Amino acid sequence: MPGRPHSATHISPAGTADAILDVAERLAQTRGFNGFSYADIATELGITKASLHYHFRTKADLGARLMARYSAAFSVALNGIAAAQPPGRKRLEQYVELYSGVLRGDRMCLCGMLAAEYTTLPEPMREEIRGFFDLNEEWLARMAEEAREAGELAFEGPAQAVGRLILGSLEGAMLVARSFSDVSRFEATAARLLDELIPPRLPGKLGTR
Amino acid sequence: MPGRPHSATHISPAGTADAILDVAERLAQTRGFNGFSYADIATELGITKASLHYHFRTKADLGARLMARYSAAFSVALNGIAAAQPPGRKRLEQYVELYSGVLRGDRMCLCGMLAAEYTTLPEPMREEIRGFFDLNEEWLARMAEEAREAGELAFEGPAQAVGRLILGSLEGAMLVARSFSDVSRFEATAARLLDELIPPRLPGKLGTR
DNA sequence: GTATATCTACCAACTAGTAGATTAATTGTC
DNA sequence: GACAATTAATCTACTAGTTGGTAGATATAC
Repeated sequence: MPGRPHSATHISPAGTADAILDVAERLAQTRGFNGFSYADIATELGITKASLHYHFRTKADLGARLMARYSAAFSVALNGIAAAQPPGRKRLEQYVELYSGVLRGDRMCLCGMLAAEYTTLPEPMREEIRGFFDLNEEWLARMAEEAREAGELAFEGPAQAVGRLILGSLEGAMLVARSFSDVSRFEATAARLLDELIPPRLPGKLGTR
Repeated sequence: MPGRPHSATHISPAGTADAILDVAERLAQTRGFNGFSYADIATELGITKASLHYHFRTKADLGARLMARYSAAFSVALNGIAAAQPPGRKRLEQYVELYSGVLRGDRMCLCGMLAAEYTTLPEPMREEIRGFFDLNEEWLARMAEEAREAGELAFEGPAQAVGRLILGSLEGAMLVARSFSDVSRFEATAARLLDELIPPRLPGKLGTR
């Protein structure tokens, strides 16, 4: 096979397709999927639109593959957190840190962004959005359950509801905070949320931070 | 002045400008501000694009006036709730009901929607978005504070933080729930949020619903 | 007769997407 | 190791449709 990573003339030390996805991802997270065009990406990379279509036949195709990559990377990050930290609040704090990092780059969560444009997106992309939310809610529910068993979190009822509360709250807090270009606003709200889930008996209701 | 509400030939028993805003509002709440065009509105109302431009010189103008109207209506609703209900959880439940109603019409909160498109919007619209969030956060903080004084809510620290938590959480929960076309998902999450703010000593941690 | 509101007929810029030529690297064959 | 066939990746040049917006005519009401 004629090599994928060419030697010269071409831009890609790590593959043109990936370079395209990198730009598309940033644009989608800052301006939305309907907020950028093939021309935007092409100009930025110094290639032509036609070349983009070679790698991603349609914009819908680009979108679907973009989200698949994003979800996969997110999944790896979640597994990493669960592996590196014992059950407890710390895991959730690291989850929050994932969001803070995105926001610091003036971006929104990709799926949160696309959820707003949901009705205008092709079905394959919609499916990916729902999948992302499911993945996160389930992970959060599992972490919350284990944290409760470890006595670090206190809540009643199904852990699923707590997972949904955390996911929704973080997505929304992110959306609002970005309008004010104020990451600390997000961080404070996230900390407040975790504090609400803390056992009321112990030292104080306001947590470690 | 040649009358505003014409007699015949024209669409508007209540003013063409308002009819335009009604359609624009629905489209913005379902598809986003970048998700509809002047042609969409014109077709739906059976008038021409040029006529739209007569009432709203630019799309940015339309957007700004759309949000001003929305914020004003929301403000009236908030005053109504505060006037009709004594301090307490009930007020917050009615606030949540405002959101549920929007979601039932398959819409997103207008400002939540536009917050996602924030970076692509003209400055006047950005200002309106921030104003809407400020308005809501302040109202929620005031209601939370009064509810705490009435012993119906328990939280420590500034009420402002609680206002921000509630606003962010509801916007996010709305965003996620709409992706699943599941209003009950939103309602359950909202109820869960209020439950977390309930005094831990009393009857049970899970509230009245 | 004057202001309001609508229309027809444009426009330039941008949209995603296509056809087909060109370049360059890889591979199988001698 | 040279050579032709293949294939990957890019380009130029184009299309048809849409976008927000404008100029100017026409109608209608006061």
